[in-house]
Amino acid sequence: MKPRAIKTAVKPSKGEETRALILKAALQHASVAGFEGLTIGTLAAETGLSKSGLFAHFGSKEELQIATLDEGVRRFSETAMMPALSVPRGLKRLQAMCDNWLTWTTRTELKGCPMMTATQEFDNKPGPVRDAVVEHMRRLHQSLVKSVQMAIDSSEFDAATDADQVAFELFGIISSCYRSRNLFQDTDADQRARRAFERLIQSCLPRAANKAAKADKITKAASHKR
Amino acid sequence: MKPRAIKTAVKPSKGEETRALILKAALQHASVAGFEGLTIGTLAAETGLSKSGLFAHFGSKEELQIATLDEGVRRFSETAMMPALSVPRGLKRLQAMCDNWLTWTTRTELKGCPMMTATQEFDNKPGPVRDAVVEHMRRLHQSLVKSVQMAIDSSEFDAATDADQVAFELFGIISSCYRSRNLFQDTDADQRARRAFERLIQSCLPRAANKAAKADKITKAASHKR
DNA sequence: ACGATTAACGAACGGTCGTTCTATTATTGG
DNA sequence: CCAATAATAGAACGACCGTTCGTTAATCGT
Repeated sequence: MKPRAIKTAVKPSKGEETRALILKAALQHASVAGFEGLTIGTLAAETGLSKSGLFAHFGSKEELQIATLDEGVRRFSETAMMPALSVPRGLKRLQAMCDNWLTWTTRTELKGCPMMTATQEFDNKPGPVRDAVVEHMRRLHQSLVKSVQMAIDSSEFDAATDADQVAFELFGIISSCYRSRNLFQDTDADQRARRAFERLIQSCLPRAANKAAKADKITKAASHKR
Repeated sequence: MKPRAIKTAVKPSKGEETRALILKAALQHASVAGFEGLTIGTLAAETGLSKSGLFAHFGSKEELQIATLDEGVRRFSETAMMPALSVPRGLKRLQAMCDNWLTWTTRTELKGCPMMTATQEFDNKPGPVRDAVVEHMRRLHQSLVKSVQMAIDSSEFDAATDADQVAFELFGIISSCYRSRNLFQDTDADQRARRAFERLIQSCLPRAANKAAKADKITKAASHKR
């Protein structure tokens, strides 16, 4: 049906095979120590290759970082996003996305979310890696916005819902969840995140009371400015 | 024996003076390139000291990182938290805290929030630095919880409000704001964050009465406060 | 099966890292 | 003002960094 340029598994040449192996180890490492913490030597030792042998696959450390980031995004897409596409459009799919997003790191046996790590590491460091991060995150943000928009289109969310705003807040919830999990070792982090989702979703539902509250807010804001 | 632990504003000895200068530069650097990106050599060049001269102030890179983190927390406290303490307890103070939290980096001319950076960098890396980060962040979280609790005590928030949950979500909003600002260069990030605050606060307001009464109470509360 | 191509190795390079030592200069208390 | 002490400099260290290069081994198309 859709002859997309998928790199099919018909021909995993030796080079591509080891490259995949390297990236697996690199991703594992980056999800713990960050992308700047990636080291050719360490990675070579971990994979049983020589430094130069590993290096030849990428040509520079920067390229290795980008390739690792891409691999992380690929894994995220196939582990968290694509499965959600089989859920019917609308609120259900949005919830599936968020659920998968929360749990995908454990399902792929990563210690942290590579994308979040990369974001924090490169958000102020210009260069090709940063550019790649921005592009990936923008795409992810757009995916979220689209899913929210579908919930609006299906009238599950109020028509006045600001999809961008909801995506912004969803990102925040995920961030907070990862922090609680990893930094505080909080086993309730997932539950907190789900409660936050619930609260956010509630505020987006089409409700007369909700609309009334919004109208009140607007009035309040207007009187403030005078 | 070193009587260094005594903070005396009247006695800025030469050593403490240069130490403060180093930490200022270190914090600046860490807020952009992270704490692992801190380098004795670079920092020495920036401050005009020799590597060994700078090194002597800390004894190890790890200590430098911790000292820099502490300095960041100190600056955060005096720039963002302490001013909020002059605002009367309750919702107002909570809002002041969040507002100050959002804007403190620009007010201290930092490119990013050192605490957030440190959190991402060390949340999976055991060691003394991580321990320091955990302690600082736990304290910050507790400050937030306490402020939320005050809003509950003053009946501005519903008695059933989960203060921990609110703090969790506040952290998320701030995270998302920083990301939008730094990664996406989104000038609307602050506004999005404030809207998210508003939504969160709305959901915490006393909801004992029915929906119509709720809207009424909002109006009353607003007019009472102004 | 062979020749061409690709993958991987090993050694080496210049740099920079954090750290240690010794020596020299500033600062300070009595 | 002078000794005691603190602050800084300078050179050197081994380790590791990313990278280059020439060579060897493995893989692949035909």
